[in-house]
Amino acid sequence: MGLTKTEIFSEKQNELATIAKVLAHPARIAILDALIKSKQCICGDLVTEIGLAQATISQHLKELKNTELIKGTITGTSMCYCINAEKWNSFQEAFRQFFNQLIELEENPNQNCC
Amino acid sequence: MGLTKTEIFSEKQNELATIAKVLAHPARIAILDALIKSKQCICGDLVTEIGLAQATISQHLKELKNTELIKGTITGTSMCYCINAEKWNSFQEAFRQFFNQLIELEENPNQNCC
DNA sequence: TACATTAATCGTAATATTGCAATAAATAAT
DNA sequence: ATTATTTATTGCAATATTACGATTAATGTA
Repeated sequence: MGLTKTEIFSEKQNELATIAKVLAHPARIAILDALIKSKQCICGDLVTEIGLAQATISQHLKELKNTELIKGTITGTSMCYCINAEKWNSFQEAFRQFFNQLIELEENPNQNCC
Repeated sequence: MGLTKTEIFSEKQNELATIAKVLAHPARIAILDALIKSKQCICGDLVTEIGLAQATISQHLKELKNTELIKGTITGTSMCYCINAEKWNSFQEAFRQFFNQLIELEENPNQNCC
């Protein structure tokens, strides 16, 4: 056990869950915040910015790279990271679509139950 | 180790990560989808709708209830679940705010690096 | 070439998550 | 009162995640 039964869910459900998963850790949110705030690529100092070990940050960056939410390029001896705007927008759209599914109707305010 | 260092992140970062976490499993997305699609409360048949054991569904429902994203009321021998619209909207707003942080400027298209 | 700097990877420990069978609890029906 | 139905809880096994020290790889510098 302990293994998610991906096959019983729709592609969209699995997709949204995967997107949510990468945002489900404050360190990754912090990394994204830092990349946004800097308004450009960040080369290097992500480790000092956030208070985690270099190996840990590297691991989180890897997960962010896996979803393509960030891009990285090599500049000399250090790495430069920045937001991948296209993916960013598509993630935003996925959440927007999901949340917009709930349309509250005046005529049907769920008063029958909860 | 293996314990998230909550204290080094901002409240907002931790909050968004927590919200994302509850959406980070396809079963919970599927439960929410079912509750939305039914356009009213669902009493009972969530277990048959989704193909997981009753204990597993109950556990996912508990997590959704913990974040108050869903509400449950007892009707006789069965439970009725429905979306908590206020929380739903506040979650949507949290994601909207996060994603809207990235404002792409024509003058600064990040061409310097990535 | 030798040394420094930077980021990725490996190995490992601690903790969390997922899933389910079995059981418990609570109400409805007979 | 007994039995059936429904949901929550418990206990457990398998897997995943988080974190970090140590090491490796790769490039820049003295």
